Amino acid sequence: MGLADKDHISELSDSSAIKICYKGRPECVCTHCAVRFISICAALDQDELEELEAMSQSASFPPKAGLFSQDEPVISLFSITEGVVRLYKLLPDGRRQIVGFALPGDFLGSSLPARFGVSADAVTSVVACRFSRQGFSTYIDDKPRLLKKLHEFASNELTLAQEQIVLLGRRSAEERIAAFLISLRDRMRRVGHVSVTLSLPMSRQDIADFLGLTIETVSRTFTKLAKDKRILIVPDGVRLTDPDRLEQLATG
Amino acid sequence: MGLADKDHISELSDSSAIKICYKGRPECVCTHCAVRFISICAALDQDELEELEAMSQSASFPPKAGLFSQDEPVISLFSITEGVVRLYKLLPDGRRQIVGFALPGDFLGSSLPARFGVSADAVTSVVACRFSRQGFSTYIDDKPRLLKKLHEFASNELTLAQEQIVLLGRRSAEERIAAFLISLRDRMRRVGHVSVTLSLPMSRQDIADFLGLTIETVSRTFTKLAKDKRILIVPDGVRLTDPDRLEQLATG
DNA sequence: TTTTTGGCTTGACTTATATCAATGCTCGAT
DNA sequence: ATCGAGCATTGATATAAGTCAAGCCAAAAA
Repeated sequence: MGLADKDHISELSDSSAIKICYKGRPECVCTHCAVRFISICAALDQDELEELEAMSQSASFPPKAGLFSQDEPVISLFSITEGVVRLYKLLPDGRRQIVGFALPGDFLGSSLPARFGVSADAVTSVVACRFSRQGFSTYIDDKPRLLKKLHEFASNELTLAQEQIVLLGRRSAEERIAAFLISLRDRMRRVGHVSVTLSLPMSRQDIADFLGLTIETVSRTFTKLAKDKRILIVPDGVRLTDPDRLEQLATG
Repeated sequence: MGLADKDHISELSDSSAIKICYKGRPECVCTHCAVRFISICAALDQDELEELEAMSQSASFPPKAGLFSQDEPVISLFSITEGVVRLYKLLPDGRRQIVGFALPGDFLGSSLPARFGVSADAVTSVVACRFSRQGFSTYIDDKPRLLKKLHEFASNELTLAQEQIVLLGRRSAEERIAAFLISLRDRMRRVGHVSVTLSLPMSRQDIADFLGLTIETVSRTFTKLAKDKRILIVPDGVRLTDPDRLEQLATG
């Protein structure tokens, strides 16, 4: 992706893509939000929810649009309500490592850093609540419950990161793919998506860059798992034919 | 290490190894603590420091002693004042991945989890301040500054973890070793250790399990870096002969 | 002092995954 | 209906790192 392209996307996300959510609406829409009870908002009572809604905007991003870039000062924080976001780091020579995928309910910036440690862009169409860092940061100062919830979110991220470290440091390609599928299924479940068919909106290249493999190895490993009847490859995803054996593979 | 051995160590850390720090002393020793301003205690004023000291114990661990184990309920939290601790996860089949080394000033349990996500044991002799999770957790409830500091510590851990993910996913053996040495040097500096000679108290096996390599590859890579005059291998450590080129290697 | 032990290094060989190179598929544009 | 662009798959080959097997060295035990 060239610079010009990137600028175009930034522009998008700064103007046309953003719609004011609270102002001009007859009532609090957050009350009926799909991620009301799994996002940080779960820590809020009705009054607080309305307060926070007043200081938030809804932002939509088309696939591939950037939410923010590594090392950039943190102006906005995001709570994802729809879609999938990839979080990644780039090395100077162009190698990319995806450190995680954010799903609905996830909060980007939970550690309240001054600058982003990773870049983020939309894999699918994404809808997020955007908070100004300033406003959010001062708002939580006398909201210990919200601060604790944020801490909890940051802790979960750390746990996921440590599991990723084990995966990358000590597991084979087949184990990585199995662990990826199981972990994604489990996270989708928590978000309310219960199904044997797992949708994989990200490309093979994304999966490869997440698992520390090449696209060819990812492809071959999928084919192998399919031949062994542990998964069935379907358009835009896989069906977990034998989740138990897959889980066993994933665990080691 | 067998189970019997492990029990022995647990016993050690529960009795003879622990010395009460506050009671019976004429004054607050924390005031003169070596990590007073780099540990979480940096968030405390003198009064708070004394309060926290009253609810802490000093605990010493000999090399190889366990501080806690993965999945174990979190009874105590630790602030490391001396020595090096390895944090690791074990796979069912015995593979080990070290997720990090804790140095003086580091806090173990900053994410306040119900159970530990990793195991920890002493690499060198270790001295730590031990807090009961219960006591600490309720103490911070009306100490937003301390809670924020804790959040900051958890965030740093996340940042380190994400860098480790990039290292394990996308870097060669040589780059991993270089990054390890540079990162350790930088962390030692922050702790007040400024020297071209970097002490490496952990074994080659520890380094291998941290970098996702085998002990042989670690050894060969050290030898190669030494032949190329980028490091000089000395007893219990290395001298960084050419830190700039090493840093360049580490960055990519 | 000699022996043992545990950690480290080195060499020879193997292998899992990467790399390079076609080829195939799907879907939107022409 | 055909073309072309982007993904994805598959095959052939290369290579970085792993495995297996000595041997070395220093410190602890006998």
